[in-house]
Amino acid sequence: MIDNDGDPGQVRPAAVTVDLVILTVRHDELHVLLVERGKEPHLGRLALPGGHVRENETLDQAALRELEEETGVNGHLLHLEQVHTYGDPGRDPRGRVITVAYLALGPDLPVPVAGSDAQGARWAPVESVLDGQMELAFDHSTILRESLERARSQLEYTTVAAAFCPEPFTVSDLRKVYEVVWGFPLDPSNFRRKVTRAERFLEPTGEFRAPQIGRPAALYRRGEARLLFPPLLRSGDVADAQFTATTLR
Amino acid sequence: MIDNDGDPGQVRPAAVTVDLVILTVRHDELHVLLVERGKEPHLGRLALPGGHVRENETLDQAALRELEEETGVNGHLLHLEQVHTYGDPGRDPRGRVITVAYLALGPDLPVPVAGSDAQGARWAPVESVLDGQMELAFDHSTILRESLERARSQLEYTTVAAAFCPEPFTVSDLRKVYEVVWGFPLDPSNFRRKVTRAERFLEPTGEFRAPQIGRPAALYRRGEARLLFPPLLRSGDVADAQFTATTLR
DNA sequence: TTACTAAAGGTCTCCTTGACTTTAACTAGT
DNA sequence: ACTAGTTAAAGTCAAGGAGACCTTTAGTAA
Repeated sequence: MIDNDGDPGQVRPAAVTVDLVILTVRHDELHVLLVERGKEPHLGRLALPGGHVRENETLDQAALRELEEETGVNGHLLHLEQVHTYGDPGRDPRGRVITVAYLALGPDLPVPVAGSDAQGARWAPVESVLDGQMELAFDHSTILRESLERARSQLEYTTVAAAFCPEPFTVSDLRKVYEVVWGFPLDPSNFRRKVTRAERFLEPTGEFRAPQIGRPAALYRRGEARLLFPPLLRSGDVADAQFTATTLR
Repeated sequence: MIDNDGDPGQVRPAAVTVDLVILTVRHDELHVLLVERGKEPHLGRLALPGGHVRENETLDQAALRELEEETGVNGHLLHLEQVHTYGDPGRDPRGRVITVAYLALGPDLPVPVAGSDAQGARWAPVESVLDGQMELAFDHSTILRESLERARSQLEYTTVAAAFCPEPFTVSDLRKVYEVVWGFPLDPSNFRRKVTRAERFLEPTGEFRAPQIGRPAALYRRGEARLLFPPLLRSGDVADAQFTATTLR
């Protein structure tokens, strides 16, 4: 609200950008799309893809446009949602920049297209970024960490995991997603029971796919449900993380 | 990220504000704090309290400051969290305004202080705003609706409900919060069993409070837990709402 | 055929949940 | 002082979900 002001000297307009945390599963590992910065500040550093919000577009449209520019994929095919907004005064040395972070989840996407305006876009294993080895530009490490946690909890209560799987997919494909994103193995039998019982999560195609070896697996498409009931909880692990996440800055 | 630009003509800085959805329970009804606008546009209309983010403060700090200005309450005593950011090009006729919405939950707060810069701040029953009778300024009806839904689901997975209760409080006080926010009654016995079993949700004081009539109730304080495990699910009701919420704009 | 592998389904026990009942502690009215 | 009324708190019970584990099925490779 641009109201009850009184301090016109204290407020100054800011640049508004969107940053994208684009996650995918490749080779049984969670990857994030990063671009190499082609200019100062942080020249040469890796960063999340993103860019300015244009004059006549909504934030969601800006995120969708950037997503398509960076991946070459029609953004409507991926899951895309706003996560959090970052606006610390010091986060960009050039001035006040507010960035709205979006989380995008998709199946094993093509290697980033040339021709995008991103310098050398590439997939990086999320683990290698978060274990402190690689520091991203600006506050992008924080954005990635917090968005990943959002993704992890989204898997508990929603059906977004299916967004990672190219259709049609098997129950094992879906389980792999959960295991890779959460970072620990699940019991195949119990997992199957839960996801197949959940209403409108999976829609059987009637077809089968033979793996390299072993019994052929039934194929499914994404159902209409967006919320998962009952949810697929991570149980005890939650209790550990809860003191690290919830403080204001 | 203020990067990969190329279109300096297409980007223009925007005003950045925070808007607050301050909820409280009074007289067994959910209320939201609204202010009457003292200038155009939407002069005289009711709106969410909020204001500009200043030069050297974070978004969280701005929200905290506005919260204290509007309620006169030390914001650190309330639950405050960022919810969503709204930035449609047309949402403010004066130009591009990006607003970061914050959700604040607190116990029955004092009637809004005079001396704040808000013209006639007041508590309004949430229901009366959302049933379409009263249209708020700008897109504030949308912000309120979406923030309320966030609050409702927060009650399922976190311990924020206790933020509505002035300490010390009884299990019935807490149940009332759930009933008022969710909008339907809960079984007192089963509710008690769940919240008292959840680890570190409630911390008994050992004291009791006698109601007007009936058996005295044990008193509790908020425990340290921020996440609620196991969660307190709304069950079936979730399935209904799920198709209305999750689309990009 | 046999060995191996992954998918799919079943078993069993424990725990949570929801619906409901019972007991406890207090107040107000007669 | 007894009874009715009211809220808190605890208990009961059947149904269902979850975790751990086993069995069967349907394919491939030697």
